[in-house]
Amino acid sequence: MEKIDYTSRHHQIALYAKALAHPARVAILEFLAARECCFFGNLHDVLPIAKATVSQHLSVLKESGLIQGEIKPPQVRYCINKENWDIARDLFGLFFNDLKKIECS
Amino acid sequence: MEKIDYTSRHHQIALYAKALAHPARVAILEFLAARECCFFGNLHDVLPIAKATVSQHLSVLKESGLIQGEIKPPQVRYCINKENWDIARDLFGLFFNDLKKIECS
DNA sequence: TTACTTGTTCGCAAATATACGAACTGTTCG
DNA sequence: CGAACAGTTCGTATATTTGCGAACAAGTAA
Repeated sequence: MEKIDYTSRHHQIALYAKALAHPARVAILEFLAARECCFFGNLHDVLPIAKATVSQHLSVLKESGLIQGEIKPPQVRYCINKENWDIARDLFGLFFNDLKKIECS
Repeated sequence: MEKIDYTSRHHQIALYAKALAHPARVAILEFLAARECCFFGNLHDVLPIAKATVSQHLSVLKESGLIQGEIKPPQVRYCINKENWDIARDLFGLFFNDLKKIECS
C-alpha cells in the first residue's frame, strides 16, 4: 500500500486551524471582526490575560495571515486580513461540506 | 473596561480547531470521509507515520468527537461522527461567514 | 495450547505552546 | 531634556504535542 504525503491543502488547513486552536485567539478574531478594527489596548482591556500574552497571540494570528497590524503611533491597529480570511473560510467550507456520503453502516 | 470570559463557543471552536491542527489529522478525516469508514490498518497503510502515532492521532480525533471507532474483531473501524461533524461545520461556518463589515480603513 | 494478527498503551525524548513579569523601543507631551 | 504611554521582545517556567519503539491485550487460526 502506498504511503501518501500530506498535501499543501492539508498543511494549510492545519495551519489555519492551529491559529484558531486557542479560545483567546477565537475571541480576538471575533472581537476584531465585530468592530472591524481595533487597537491593541482595546483587546488587552477585554481579554483576561497579560499584555505580553495578548501580544503573543496577536503574533500567532499575524503569522497565520488572518490578521494584520498597522502602526498608528503611539498605538497599533489590528484588523482582519480579508484576503486570507476568505481563503480560510473557503478551505474550511469545502472541507466540511464537500464530504458526502457520511454514514456509518 | 470589563474583562470578558471566553464563551463556551470560543472553547468549542478552539477544541475543534485543535483537532484539525495537524496535517495527519486533516488527512485522516479526509480519507475517512471519502471512504465513509475504514479500518485502522487502512489508515496506517497510507499515512507516513508509525502505528503508535496513528493511534494517538485517532485518539485525539475521537476525543474531539469528530470521529468514532467501533471494534470489529480483530479490527477497529473508524468513521466520521456525523452529528458532531455537523456541529463543527456550523460553528466554523457561522464564525467565518457571519462577520460582516470586514474592511480596514 | 501456541502462534499470529490487529491495534492500544507505555515510557521516553524532543519540539512547541502558553503565560507572565521585567526590560526594552519608539512616540508624545510637558 | 525627562516622564508617560503603547506595545513588543526577552527570559523563564510549565504544560502540551508529536513521534517512536517496545511491550501489551484481545481475538483468531492452527
